Amino acid sequence: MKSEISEYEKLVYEIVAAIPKGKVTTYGQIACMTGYPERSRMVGHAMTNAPKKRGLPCHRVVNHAGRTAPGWEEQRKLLEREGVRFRPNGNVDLRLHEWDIFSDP
DNA sequence: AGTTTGACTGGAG
DNA sequence: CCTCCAGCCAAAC
Repeated sequence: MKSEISEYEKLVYEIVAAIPKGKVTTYGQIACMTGYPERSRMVGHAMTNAPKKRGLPCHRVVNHAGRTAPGWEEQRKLLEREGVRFRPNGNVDLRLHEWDIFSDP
């Protein structure tokens, strides 16, 4: 049998890959786009399972508080390179960088 | 098969 | 925005 990635995870990867540069989004927003707004946790698991070869900008995915992923401080540096501004408390300024699907070209 | 854990969220303090 | 509590869901033990 084939070790194929679940359809749900594949869908998550497509959405994450569609995040514009310099923007971020929350797990809940992604979960909602997949059709399961209650499965935000599964999105996080999908990121853990996320293959590194996809060029997947998973660093653009943060939690509802704008907090970067635990155990991955490098994410902050990657976002700063994208042009994202961080607050002194170490959180992304969601007010400025939260992905607006309606602004997607 | 039941318990615990986790890249979560929303409400309350 | 921070912390604590409750809810939700899948994977790990």
